Amino acid sequence: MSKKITIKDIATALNIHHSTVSRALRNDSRVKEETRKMISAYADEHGYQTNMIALELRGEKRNTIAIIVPNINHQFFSNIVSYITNQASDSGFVVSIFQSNETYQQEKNIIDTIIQFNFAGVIASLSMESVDGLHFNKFKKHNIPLVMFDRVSDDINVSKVVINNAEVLQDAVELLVNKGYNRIAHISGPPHLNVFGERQRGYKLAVKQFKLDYEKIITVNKGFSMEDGKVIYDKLFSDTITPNAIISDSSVLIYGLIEELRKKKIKIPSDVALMAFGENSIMEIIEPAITSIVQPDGEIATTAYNLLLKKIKGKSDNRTETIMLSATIKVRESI
Amino acid sequence: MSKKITIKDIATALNIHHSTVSRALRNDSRVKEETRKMISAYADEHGYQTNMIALELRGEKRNTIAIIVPNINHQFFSNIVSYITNQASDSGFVVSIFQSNETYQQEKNIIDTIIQFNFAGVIASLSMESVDGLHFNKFKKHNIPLVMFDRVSDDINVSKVVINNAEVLQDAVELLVNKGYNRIAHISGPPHLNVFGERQRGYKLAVKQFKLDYEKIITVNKGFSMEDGKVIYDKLFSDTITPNAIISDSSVLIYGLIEELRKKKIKIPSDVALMAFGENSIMEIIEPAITSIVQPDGEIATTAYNLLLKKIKGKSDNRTETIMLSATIKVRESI
DNA sequence: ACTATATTTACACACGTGTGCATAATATAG
DNA sequence: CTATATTATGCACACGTGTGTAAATATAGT
Repeated sequence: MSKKITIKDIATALNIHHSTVSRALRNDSRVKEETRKMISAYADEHGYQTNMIALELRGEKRNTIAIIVPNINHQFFSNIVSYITNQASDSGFVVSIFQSNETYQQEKNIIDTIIQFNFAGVIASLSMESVDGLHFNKFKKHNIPLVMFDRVSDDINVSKVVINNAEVLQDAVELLVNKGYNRIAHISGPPHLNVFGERQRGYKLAVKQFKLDYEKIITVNKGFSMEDGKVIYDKLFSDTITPNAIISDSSVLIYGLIEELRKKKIKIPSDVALMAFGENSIMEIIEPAITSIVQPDGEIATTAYNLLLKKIKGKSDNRTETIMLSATIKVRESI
Repeated sequence: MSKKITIKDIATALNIHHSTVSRALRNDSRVKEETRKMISAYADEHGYQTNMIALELRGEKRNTIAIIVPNINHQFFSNIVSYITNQASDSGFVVSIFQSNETYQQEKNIIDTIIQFNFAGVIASLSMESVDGLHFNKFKKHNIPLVMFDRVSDDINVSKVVINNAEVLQDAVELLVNKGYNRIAHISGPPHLNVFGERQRGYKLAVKQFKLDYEKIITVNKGFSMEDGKVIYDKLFSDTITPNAIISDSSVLIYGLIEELRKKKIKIPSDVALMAFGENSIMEIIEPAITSIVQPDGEIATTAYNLLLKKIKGKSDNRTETIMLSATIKVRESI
C-alpha cells in the first residue's frame, strides 16, 4: 500500500535533515542519543529498509555477484551454484544466475548485461560453443573480477579452479587396464575447453603408456543429454572392433547409454565396463552400481568463491592463480 | 584498466552536455543526426555500457526478479529455476537466487534482502519450517509482486501455481488398489504446506473410499535426503503389519529407500510396490524402473513467470489467482 | 561575562541517468 | 531583412544515500 519509505521521508516527518537520519541509522557517534532513539523508533515502526540500489550507485559497495553456467539443471552445476549461493549470502552478497545454454551468442549477451548491472564479480564456466574465452576479457576492461571453474579456457588470463583432469583419466585407464580391459573408449566434449582437452590428453597418454591398440574418443559438442545415448551407442558399436570399457565425461549421457545397452542385451560389466564423471549418489543405486569419478563440488565452489572475494576486496592485486583440486575414483560394480 | 566510462565522460570529452548524450543514445528525434553519430561512435569506441544501477535508482524500471527455493540442487527446483531464468533473460530480466535451506529464519532474512535490493518481483516456494507464510506479507507492504509455486501457503493471499495434488494422489491409490495392493503407505512432508497437506488429504480420501484397513503417513520435516531412506524404512517395517505399496512425495528420498530395501532383500514390486513424485528420467533406468508422478515443470515455471510479469507490468491489478496444473502418472515396472 | 572547546545538526555535493523546460541556433517565410 | 517557425542543445532537477565542512548550540574554564 504505502510507497517505499526513504530516509528523507523520515527526516521531513521528524523535522530534521536527512543527513542526521542517515548518521543515526548507521550509529554515528556524533548524533545525540535522544534523537537517535527517536529516529530509529520511527524507522522501525514504519519498516524502513536501506535502499541498496542507492548505496550501490553511490559506489559504496557492490553486493551482487554473477554466476554463468551452461545449464543450471545439471547436477554438477546446480551443486556448485548451491554452495556458492549459501556462502555468498553468509557474507551479504546476492547471487544472480545466467545460463548460456551452451551457446556463444548468449554468453556474449550475458557478459554485456553483467557489465551494465555493474556486478561486483563473476564466476563462470564456459559454454561448449565458445572456442575461446576472449569475450570474457571485456570484464577486465570494466574492472570486474572474474574467476573461472571447470570449463575454463587457456587463452584468457584469469584465476581458475580446475581438477586434475589429465591425471585422473590416466588413473582411470590404468584401473581398467589392471582389471583386464584393453579396448577403452572415451566419451568427451570439445577439446578446446580445458576440461575436455586435458581429459583427452590424459586418456591418450595412458593409451600410449599401456600400449593399447584401441584408441577412440567420441566428442559431443552441444551439451550432454540422455538422448545422446543412442547416438553414442551407434558410434561405438557400429565398428567391427568394439570397446570393452567406456569412460564418460558426463553422467547424464551415460544414463542414456545404459538404457541403450540394455535394449541391445549388452551386459555391464561382462560385455562392457562403464565409468563416468559425476557422483549424484544415483550411480549407487543403478544396477550394476556405476564406478564414478567424483569431483569435489563443495571444494571447487568454495575455492572459486574465496578467490573471487579476494579479488573484490583487494582491488590492486592483479596476479591470477590457477588452483587444481583432486578428483577421486569411486570403484563400484560396473568395472 | 580504465574506470567505467559514463555518459558524462562522453559529454565532457565531446564538449557537449550530458543530456544530449543521453538523448542521442536513446535515439531521441530531437538530436541532430550528425552529433548523434559522433556520440555513438565515441560511445562504441570506448565501450560505453548503460549503468543499470543509475537507471534503477531513477525508478525507471526494475529489471531483476528473485527466486526463493528451499534448495536449488534438487532436480525439481533446478528445473524450475532453469526455465524461469531462460524466459526472464529473454525479456531482459536478471534473476537472483535465494536458498532458504528449509529454514524459517533464512527465509525471513532473504525477504529483507529482497526488499532492500528493491527487486521487481519474487517467485517463491516455502521452506519446510515455515508453518505459515505470513512473513511474506512484507512484500505487499513494499509493493513487490509475489507469486508462489509448489510449496505454497493457504494463509497468505497471493497468486499461486500448484498441481492437482489431492486428485493425483487419489488416482495413485486407485491405481495401486486396482493392481491388488491393499496396504499403501504415504511418505510426505509437513501438512501445513499446501502441497503435502493436499496430497495427504487425497491419500486419506482414497483410503476411505476404497475401504482400506491400512492407513499410514510418514512425515519428513527437514527436507528430503537420501539418508532419510533408512529412517523411513525402520518406521515402515518395524510394525507387525507392513505395507505392500509405498507412495513417496520425494524422489531423492526414495533412492535411499531403494538402497535399504535391497539390503534387506525386499523385492520390488513383488514384496512392496513403489511410486514417487519427480521424473528425472533416472527413474527409467533404475531396476525395476520406478513408476513416477510427473509434474509439468516447464509449465509450472512458465505459468508462474507470466503471472509475475503481469503483476509487474500492470501495477493496479490487485486480484490474485490460483492456477492448478495437472500431474500425470507414468506407470513403470515398480508397481 | 567572554572566549575556548566540545557536541550536535544542517547544508551542499556526489554517484549516473533521463526529462520538462528554457534557451540558443538555424531554417523558412513574407 | 526582420518575423516566425523549426530544430538542436543546455540547464536544472529528481531518484536515495552518505560524508566533508560549516554552522548552530551547549559546556567549560578563567
